[in-house]
Amino acid sequence: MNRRYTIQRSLVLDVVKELRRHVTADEVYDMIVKKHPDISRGTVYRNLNLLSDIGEIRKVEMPGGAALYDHLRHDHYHAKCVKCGRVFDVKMEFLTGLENNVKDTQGFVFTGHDIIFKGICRECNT
Amino acid sequence: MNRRYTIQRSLVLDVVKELRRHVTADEVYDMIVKKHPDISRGTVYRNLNLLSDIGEIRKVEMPGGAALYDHLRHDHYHAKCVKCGRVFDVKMEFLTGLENNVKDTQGFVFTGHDIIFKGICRECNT
DNA sequence: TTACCTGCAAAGTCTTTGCACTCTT
DNA sequence: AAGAGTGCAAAGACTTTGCAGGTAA
Repeated sequence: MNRRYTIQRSLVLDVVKELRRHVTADEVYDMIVKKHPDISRGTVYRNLNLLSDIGEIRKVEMPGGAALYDHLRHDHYHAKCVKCGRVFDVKMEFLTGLENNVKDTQGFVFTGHDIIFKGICRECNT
Repeated sequence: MNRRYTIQRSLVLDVVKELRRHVTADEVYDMIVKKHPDISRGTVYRNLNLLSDIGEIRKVEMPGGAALYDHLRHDHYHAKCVKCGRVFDVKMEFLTGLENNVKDTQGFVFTGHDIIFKGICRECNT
């Protein structure tokens, strides 16, 4: 289970960290492949998953689309345009402890939650 | 744009309505194909999408998995087990007007929201 | 008759994975 | 060395779609 330093892993982490926004695995791949043409998509996926497992980055799986990865230190929510499918960060206070409002947990142990707002973005609304 | 009555459409609607829980497209297909072996997955998908477009059923796209369809008359949330991937209905009051808490809408016109709790279900926790 | 609908199969999107080789440690 | 990581390609899960024939109205 020991982890090793590899150029590929480092590149993946750098891309996610440097960008101040969420990115998809494909975007990460596209950015890295410019400078490091040999990297494979599989490696990008493997490292994104590994890095999110160990908490270096955060993975947010999105309904009906590609998962997002980001490096924001605070939790936040997302809004997805039902027309164009693009995803936006939403400025709203994080609902800490929302899990406690569930009436019957049925033995479920909650570890967190995501909220995805639905709507139509400015550009699609004109 | 006129819609027609077809056996396939009717079967799809019946399955979603009769079951008192959310179902995936695959589950719908599996149930129908027993009695009506000629139906195709494409038709099931087309009808599920059409029926949810016209509001007969509700579609909830799930992060990292198959979309769910249901016929519940009230909005509700879901919890997904991070181990087994199964999705459960959650008993919690619906947060009507949650969209109004967003501080900067950036021109986004909200139409609703989904909340997906994460955690480990009873069976995976033993 | 018309145009909506279907079955079929191919394709599209996103992601994982088996394999053999490579590189960190 | 050992075994974690990589590139490649295939496959897997879920969904959409082009096409030609079928069918409700």
